[in-house]
Amino acid sequence: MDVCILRRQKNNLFLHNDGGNGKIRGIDRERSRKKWERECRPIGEEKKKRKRKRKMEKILDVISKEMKKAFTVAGYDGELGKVTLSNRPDLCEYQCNGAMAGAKRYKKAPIKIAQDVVEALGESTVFSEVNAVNPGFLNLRLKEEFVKEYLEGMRQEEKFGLEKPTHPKKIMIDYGGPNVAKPLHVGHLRSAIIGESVKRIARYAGHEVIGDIHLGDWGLQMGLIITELQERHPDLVYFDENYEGEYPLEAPFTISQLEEIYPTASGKSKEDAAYKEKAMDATFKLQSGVRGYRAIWKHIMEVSVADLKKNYHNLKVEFDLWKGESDVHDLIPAMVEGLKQGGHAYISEGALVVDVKEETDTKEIPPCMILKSDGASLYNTTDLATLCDRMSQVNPDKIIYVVDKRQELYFEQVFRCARKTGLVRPETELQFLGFGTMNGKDGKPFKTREGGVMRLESLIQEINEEMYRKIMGQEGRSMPEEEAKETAKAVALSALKYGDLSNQASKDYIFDIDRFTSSEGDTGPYILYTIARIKSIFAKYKEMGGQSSAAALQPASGAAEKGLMLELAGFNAMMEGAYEESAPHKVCAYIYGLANAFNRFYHETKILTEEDKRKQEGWIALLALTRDVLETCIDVLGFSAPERM
RNA sequence: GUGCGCUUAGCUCAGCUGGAUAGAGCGUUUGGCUACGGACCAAAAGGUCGGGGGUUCGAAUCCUCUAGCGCACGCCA
Repeated sequence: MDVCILRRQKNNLFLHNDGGNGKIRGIDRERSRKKWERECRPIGEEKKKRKRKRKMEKILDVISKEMKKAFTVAGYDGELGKVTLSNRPDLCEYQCNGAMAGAKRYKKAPIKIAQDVVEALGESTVFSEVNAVNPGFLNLRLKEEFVKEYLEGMRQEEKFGLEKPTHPKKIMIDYGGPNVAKPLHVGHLRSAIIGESVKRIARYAGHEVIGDIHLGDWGLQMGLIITELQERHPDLVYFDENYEGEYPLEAPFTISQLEEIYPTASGKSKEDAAYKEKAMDATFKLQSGVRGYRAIWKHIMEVSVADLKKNYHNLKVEFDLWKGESDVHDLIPAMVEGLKQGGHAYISEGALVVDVKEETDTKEIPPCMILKSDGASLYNTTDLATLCDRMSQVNPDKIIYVVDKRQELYFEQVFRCARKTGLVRPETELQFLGFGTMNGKDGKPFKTREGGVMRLESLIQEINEEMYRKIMGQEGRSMPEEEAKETAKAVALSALKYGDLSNQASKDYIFDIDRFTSSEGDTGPYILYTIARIKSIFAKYKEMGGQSSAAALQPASGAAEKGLMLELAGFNAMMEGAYEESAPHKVCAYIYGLANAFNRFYHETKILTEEDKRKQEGWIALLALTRDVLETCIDVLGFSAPERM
């Protein structure tokens, strides 16, 4: 069981996407081509317009440019003028440490260099304050007017100033990896949550992204289920070798029966060698195309995939491709033959392997096994075949595998093998994005109270109920039951996902339902609460006859307001970093900071009672921008905010 | 055995790729409701960044040694 948890299972056949085979590929290619033309190859008018448009640089780059100029004017290397966020907010908003870095080169005291730069800078439209401080820091504050203008630009940009990539990539993300006919459990949670977010971030960043669930639908577990079905209902037509008619359309079982059948069969096979033999035989028959077995397999697929879709949908996880191991089964013989022909694969200890060692290795890397000594295929085989399939069908620039980090070595072997043998073109990047284990409060892998593996549905139900209790427990804030349930679901999902994504993916983390569902601190509900608050102000503002939020922003009139504005200004740089590093936790950290900045501002500003209309409208515009940025961020994290909570 | 990863406040986690006094949240203590949503805000206490050595003007961050923990290391999926 454990092995199954950490392994994406694979096996293969058929496209079982809604309605089927082949179509998907066609649609996808069509769609991607159009998108490509639309987004990546602007022509004529559009191109000109784009050129004329001012490029929305990241605010740090704008400031750095100013500083670099000053360094150059003062006679130093401009590169020293790089500006970073301040780590001493009490002293400044941004800082530049270039004077210290250059001290040795110019054989000059850093403070002297810093002073030279201040002098060279002179009057600036960007900075309201530039101080040279011992031993050589340059402490910077920005002009309110400049910040306002920057945000004004950001507000008008489609993606708040996040630049489109110059060369958009076609990226496939392999995540989810559930097994057909087995219920989803907590071990599947991280791959789904992280993969979905990485997908959305990449898509938002302007790339073409395809999410593939990579079902485990072809292995021994299918043979086990079929065997058990046969034990129980030997007279089903599927097992009648002489039957030649059509098979029934209805599956002879339900999802809950299916979910009970697998563990039963698996248990039996461990104790009964003859039973296992039968299961292996059934697997073989299925794979070699016996009609009845294929028909019953199809039923298993339909029932199971429908259930999987429901569950993933509840998690707001949507796949573009529902491919699996079965889809590449037919590609294996030719691939293996190719590997042999190419001289890469050879027999070692009876098995067919490809060496993947490299000179620079600090440890012995075992060869990548292609076929077992009995000639059967294994994980590596289907993974490699899947790569072949992806290259020929999609030809991506990059494939990201969102998988348990314990499989790192295994994927290293597969990647190397694919490269060495030319299954993957050299330019295609293969990225292993390993995630850590979700642990319970005791620091050990998450289990039910009874010590078993927890089903995903149970976990979600538990967190939904907890959230519902919290909503109904609010004093003075009653809500119709229906709405409360819906709201609870939305907030619970934020709790679940934010709790996971706010940690670095590669690390293990502790799942703590009390902490995650709390609306205090660094949690999903806190973020949603902040958004609900903003929305509430808008609702009141509208009631009072206030107009939309199209008015101009005003320069900040206080520290909290400026703090909020500076947070907002960091959006594009943050998102770019989150994409480059496939790091959803950066988005979490950002919105937490943004929500804090907003709440601080909110508490010291009475917006609706403000007399000065221009000021008030400016604030409303600022709130709208804050709300939009927050909602964009939670959308890439994979959850959304209710109107009120 | 070999390799990889982790170790930061009582607990859960950040730390922008080498900068100033190492930051948050929870918990603890204290303040703030004539409420645009108190599911909030403000403040205090709490650390020899596992340990030693090194590089550097400057190290949680880079190098090295070391301890503890975790994981992975060719034929089931």
